Amino acid sequence: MSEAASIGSREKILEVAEALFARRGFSGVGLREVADAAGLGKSSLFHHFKSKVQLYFAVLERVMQRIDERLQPVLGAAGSPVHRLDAAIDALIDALVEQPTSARLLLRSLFEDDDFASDSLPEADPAERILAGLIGQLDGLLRAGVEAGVFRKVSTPHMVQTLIGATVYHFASGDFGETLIGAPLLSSEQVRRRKDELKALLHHGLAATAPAPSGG
Amino acid sequence: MSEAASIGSREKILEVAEALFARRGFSGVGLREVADAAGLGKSSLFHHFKSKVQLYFAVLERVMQRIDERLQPVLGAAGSPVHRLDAAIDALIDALVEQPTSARLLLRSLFEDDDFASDSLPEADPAERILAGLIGQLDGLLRAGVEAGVFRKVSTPHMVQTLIGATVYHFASGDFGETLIGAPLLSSEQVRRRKDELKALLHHGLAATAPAPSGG
DNA sequence: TTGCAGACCGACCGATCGGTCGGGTATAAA
DNA sequence: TTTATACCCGACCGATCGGTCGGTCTGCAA
Repeated sequence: MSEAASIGSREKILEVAEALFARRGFSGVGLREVADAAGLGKSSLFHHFKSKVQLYFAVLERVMQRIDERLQPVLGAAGSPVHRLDAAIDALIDALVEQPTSARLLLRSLFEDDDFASDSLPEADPAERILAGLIGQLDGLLRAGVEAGVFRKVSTPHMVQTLIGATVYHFASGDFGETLIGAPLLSSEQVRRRKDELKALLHHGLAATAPAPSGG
Repeated sequence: MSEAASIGSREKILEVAEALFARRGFSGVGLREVADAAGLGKSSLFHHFKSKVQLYFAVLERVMQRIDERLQPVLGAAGSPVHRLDAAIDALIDALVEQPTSARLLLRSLFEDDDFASDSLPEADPAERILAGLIGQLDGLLRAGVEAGVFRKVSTPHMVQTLIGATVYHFASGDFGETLIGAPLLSSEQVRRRKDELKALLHHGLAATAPAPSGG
């Protein structure tokens, strides 16, 4: 059982650490707390991860990977830019909802990078690489739509920012968002609503031609 | 000069604390660091603020007030919903740009509320009250546009979330955003660009232009 | 001149931080 | 049985945390 327990412990640590980091941020979480939540002694954490920073980036990488797995097939698929963008939004939101702590962790990571000068930390690389890849593909998708004349001539990086805000921020907004919406953000109804609202906004807001939906 | 110095010190503390909290979050900042940056001894902080939490919420309240002062005249003015929304976006972005740390602090505050169960902390009230007021007015503006038939029948709370994401998140995204955009987010060119892109998206995406299927 | 209050500070407090160390236990190969 | 390895732990380390305490300095009012 040693091997199974080992894998189980490592996963368990990543699991509880993800929740804690998402809730209180890197500095707000103590390793003692992580260990307790994982049902281990604090020293045991260092058997699986050599430092708090490494644990943090391992958690971040795992989150990125899960999102990447969801988005990759969609981004790689063929189809019109409109259809692919819709599918990407659905997939991203599905990924964020499936693991509710992801959104917060992801958004926090964009700020907390400054916290420990992530540029110089080699542990940060894998997660950043996945993120950069996703962003690049998303930007490429938008660019393709613009060049094909399907989308308006928007600034695709700005559009990417708007998309991140509309998805990651929304599902990271916690109590504030729930109060504003007036219902649990993760309820299937509100998730569907979010997808529909966003896709509709983009459908109208990105369309290169005056809307004439009835024709087709 | 005692009184002037006192006021000066208090402001100085708020100023440096705002920058630090924005950069590293509540838990990531030590009071020693704040005191040093303000040119004071650590004990002196407690002469002006009775605890770290109170200092944090004082900082947050100040940020909210500055944004409120910028937005209030715009939100209260008369005019068509389209024009008022455009003006609100300009004003909000101006406010976020004028005090570059505001965006991050604001966005962080939505998460870090969970950190210390802000519901029960009386210090949090003023800031939350201002925020709630602004959100309410923004939602009302959108609702008015929808009811007037100028905007599509969108979910106004969801639209508010999208707006926050497109403004606050964007200017809080730091290095990530700059890398994505490829230029300083706060440069006058990129600020103007952000406003234009967002207003264009909304102009196309919110317009209630009856598709008039009979026409085409 | 005295008294008082606001501003400020050094020294200190208990608690907690990330991390180390030495050792204990179980399994599996030799 | 011995050896190696993975896993786990209690005790401990120096540093730092938020916060307190007693006291100094300054300007002002009486």
